[in-house]
Amino acid sequence: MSIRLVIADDQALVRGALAALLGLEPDIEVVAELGDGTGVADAVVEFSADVAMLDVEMPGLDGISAAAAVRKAAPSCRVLMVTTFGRPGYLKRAMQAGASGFVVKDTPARQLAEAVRRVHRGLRVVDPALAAESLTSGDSPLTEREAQVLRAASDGGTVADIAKAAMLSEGTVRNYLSAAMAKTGGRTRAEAVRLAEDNGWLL
Amino acid sequence: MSIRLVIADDQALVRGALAALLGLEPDIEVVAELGDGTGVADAVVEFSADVAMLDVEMPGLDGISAAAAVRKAAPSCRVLMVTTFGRPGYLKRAMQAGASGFVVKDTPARQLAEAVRRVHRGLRVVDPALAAESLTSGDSPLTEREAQVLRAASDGGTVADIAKAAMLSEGTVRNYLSAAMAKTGGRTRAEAVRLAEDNGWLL
DNA sequence: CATCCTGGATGACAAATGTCATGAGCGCCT
DNA sequence: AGGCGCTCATGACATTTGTCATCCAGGATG
Repeated sequence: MSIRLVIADDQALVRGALAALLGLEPDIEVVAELGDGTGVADAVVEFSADVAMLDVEMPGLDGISAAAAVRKAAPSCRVLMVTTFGRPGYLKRAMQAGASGFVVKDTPARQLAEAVRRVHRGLRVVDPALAAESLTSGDSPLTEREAQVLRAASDGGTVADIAKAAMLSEGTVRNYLSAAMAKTGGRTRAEAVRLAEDNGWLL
Repeated sequence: MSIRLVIADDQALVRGALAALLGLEPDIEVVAELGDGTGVADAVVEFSADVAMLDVEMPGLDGISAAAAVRKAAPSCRVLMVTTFGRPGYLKRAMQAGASGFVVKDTPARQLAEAVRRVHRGLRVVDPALAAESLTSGDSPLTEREAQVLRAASDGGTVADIAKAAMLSEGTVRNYLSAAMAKTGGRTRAEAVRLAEDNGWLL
């Protein structure tokens, strides 16, 4: 009885390659490949998948939200997150969303099939280095608004732009930016954005 | 007589998966896998490879420089660039560095093996959409110094930080930033950085 | 030699940004 | 009820940015 696997990753080449790699395993069967997060839960139900392998960064519905959707729609299906960036915050959020495993894209390929099997067996799979880092770099200190303002600031617009996007007064935006800079330790707006992104605090 | 292929990509999972995918093809043989650009030229010579598949974004030596190194060390070996980001500037630079093909990571997986074969046959392979975009968005308008200052600015430091990194006076840095903003069309420093990055003007 | 051009620097000025204190409204917790 | 934290807002202020004119040293070029 082989493991029925659904794969979601926005890069077609990577997605296809992962499918090919895992399809070689005798005990794994890739039953669906998706390019974004929106259809994952449906696909899991439709193909009665055992494991869903999700990328965190995806257009449309992001991987963490997709993980939550899968857990809700099919509680028996385990979720394994695969991501490019080892952002500490991602790990924690993914776990809270019900994921069973979390691996970074630069772990050896051999371990991937094994990770799928462990997750399927009900075990948890976490990159040890990342787990340690995740513990030291606690939860996001940012409030929802602060994160939202930082996101709006991340493409380099002026305070006026951000204010318009967030429907706030300019003064308020500067206050939130100031608070965010204090909490992240950044000395400029741009640095704060970078630090928050690196920690996975912007979702 | 199968095609001897070298693969370089910094994400181990992707690298392994690509190797597995292409290794399935009867006429392709993966003879080496590298995690960065530094050893690529040597590997190509050592294994007398026919085609080198290189990621643009890599630690150490970047893919474009690696491509040039390969062409120099083994002119008979063709280079196929594979990248996550479809930056117009990357394409042009890669071609100038002697690459024969350029594909984005979200092209269908089926086409990859075909791209390798075409490149091996001496043909050029270029994503048509990207080629068009590349033509419209001419060369980088930035001078070397402007690009350097933008790079130094890209992690969000203050003018003082940039000045120290670039060994320039603060006033000069602001002049270059101002010029770069005018040329990129950005209205803030951060926006200029983003625009230049999106166009592949920062290497 | 005179001249032009380029990279780098300076100084001044207006606008944008970062900081702080302050206040009001709201929900949540004890 | 009272206190606490988050949200949103003002206003004032010191810095930092972005803009511009200008200047200077040194190649290149005539």
